[in-house]
Amino acid sequence: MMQKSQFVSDSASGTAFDREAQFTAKRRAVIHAAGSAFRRRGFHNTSMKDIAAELGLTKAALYYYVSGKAEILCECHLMAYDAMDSILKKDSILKKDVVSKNISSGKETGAYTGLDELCSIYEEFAQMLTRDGLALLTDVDSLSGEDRTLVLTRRARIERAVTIMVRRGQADGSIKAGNAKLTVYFFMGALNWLNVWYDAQGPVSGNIVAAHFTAQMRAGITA
Amino acid sequence: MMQKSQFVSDSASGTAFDREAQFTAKRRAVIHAAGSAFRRRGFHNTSMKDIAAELGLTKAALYYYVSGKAEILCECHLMAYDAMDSILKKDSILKKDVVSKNISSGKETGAYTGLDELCSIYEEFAQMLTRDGLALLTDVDSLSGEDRTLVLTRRARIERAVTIMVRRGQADGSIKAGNAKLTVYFFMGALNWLNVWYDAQGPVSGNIVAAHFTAQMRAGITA
DNA sequence: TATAAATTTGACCCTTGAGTCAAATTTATT
DNA sequence: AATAAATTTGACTCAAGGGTCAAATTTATA
Repeated sequence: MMQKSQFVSDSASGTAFDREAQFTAKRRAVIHAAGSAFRRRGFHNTSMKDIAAELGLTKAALYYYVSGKAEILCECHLMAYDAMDSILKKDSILKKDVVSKNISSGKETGAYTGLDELCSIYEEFAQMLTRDGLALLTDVDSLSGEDRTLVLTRRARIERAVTIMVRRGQADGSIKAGNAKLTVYFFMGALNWLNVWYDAQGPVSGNIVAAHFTAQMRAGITA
Repeated sequence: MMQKSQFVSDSASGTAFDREAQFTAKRRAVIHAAGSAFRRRGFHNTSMKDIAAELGLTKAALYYYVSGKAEILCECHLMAYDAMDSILKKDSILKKDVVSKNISSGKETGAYTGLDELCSIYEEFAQMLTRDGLALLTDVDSLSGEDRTLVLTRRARIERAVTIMVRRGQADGSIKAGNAKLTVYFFMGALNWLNVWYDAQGPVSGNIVAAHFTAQMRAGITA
C-alpha cells in the first residue's frame, strides 16, 4: 500500500501516514457527502455522478475510494451505528460509576435508574443525529446479501440494547410495565423520522429537538 | 364476469356501470399490490414487472389502468391521506356531538378535551395503518413536480390539522405546553416507522399496537 | 531530474427497467 | 354470427446510471 522508507518508519508522522490519513479522510468525505445526499433526495435519486459533483470530482474518481454505491450506503449505515454504539458504551460506563458511587454511599435516593439511563442515551442519540451529518437511513433493501445482513444485525443489536434498558427500567420500577419492544419502536420511530423533516439550517437547533424529544419520550414511559 | 341482458340497462346497474366498477376495482387492486410491495421492498426495488406478477398480469397490462409508476406511487400516498382525512373529518363531527352534549348538560367534568380528541384520532390512524394495506411512504422525492407538490400539500394539511389539535389541547390545559410542531413530529414518526417493522402476519395485532402507541403518546403529552 | 506511486479523468460498456405499440384475445352488443 | 369495445399480451425502444479501463496528470521519493 505505502512504503515508509528506512527512517521515519515510525508511527504518527512520515509521508506514509499522511497518505493513508489523507486517503481515509477523503474516503470519509465521500461517505459523508453521499449520506447527506441520500438523506435529502433518497438513495436511488442520487447518482454516483451527483455525489462526485458535490465533491468537485468525477464519477470514476469515487471508485478509487469505494468499491461501489452499495458500499457507500453500507458505510453510511455503519457510521451511524458506530456512533450509537459508542454512545451506548460510553454511557454504560458512566452509569456504572454513578451506581457504584450510590451503592458505596449507601443511599437510594437519586439512584441512576433505568429510565435515567435510557433518557440520557436517547438524548445523545438525538443530538448526534442532528449534529453530525449522520442519518438513520431506511434503504436496507438496496443492499446485497453480505452488507444487508450486517446492517440489519447492527440495527438489531442497538434495538436490543435499548430494549434491555427499557426492561431494566421496568424491573427497577422507573419505567411503566408493558411490551418493551413496542415501547422502543415508538420512540425510535421519532428518531428515524428526523431524516424527513429536520433541517440543520432551520430555525430549531438540534439540542432543542433533542431536549424536547427526550422529555416527551420520558413522560411517555415513566411509571 | 356477468351479463345483465336487454333489460337492466338503467343507471345504478347495467353493463356500463359494471364495466366502470370493475375497472376502478382492478385499478385499486393494482395500487394496493404496488403499495404493499413498496412498503416491503421500497419503491425503487419494485419493478412494474414485480407488481404485475403479484397480480398474475403482464407489465403492459398495468398501463391499461395507470399511466406510469409515478402515478401509482402518488395514488398510494393519496389513498393513505384520504383515509386520514376521513378519520379527521369523522372524528371532528363526533367531537362536536360530545361537546354540545356536555354544554347542554351544563357539566364540565368528562369534557372532550383536545387531548382526548387527539388520542382518539391517533389511535384510529394507527389502526388504519396496520389494518388496511395503506402505508405512509417516504419516497416523495421520486415524484414529478405535479404529484410531488400535491402529496406534500396533503401531508402538510394533515400535519397542520394535528398540530392545531395539539394547540387546542394546550389551550384547554389538557396538553403540556411547548413547541407543538416538535410534539407532533415526535409521535408522527412512530406511525411512519411502522412501515419498517410492522408485520400484519406477526405476533402482535394492529389493535394492540394502536392501543400501546396511543397510551404512550398520551402519557408523553398530558399536561 | 528520473522514477514510481498515487490520483484523476474521459470515453466506453452493459444491465436494468420504464414505457410503447400493434396485434391477439376475450367479453359484450345488435 | 357479426361487430364493436374492453383487455391483455409479446416484442420492442430507449434513457439512465452503475461500473470499467487505459491513459493522463499530479505528487512524492531517490
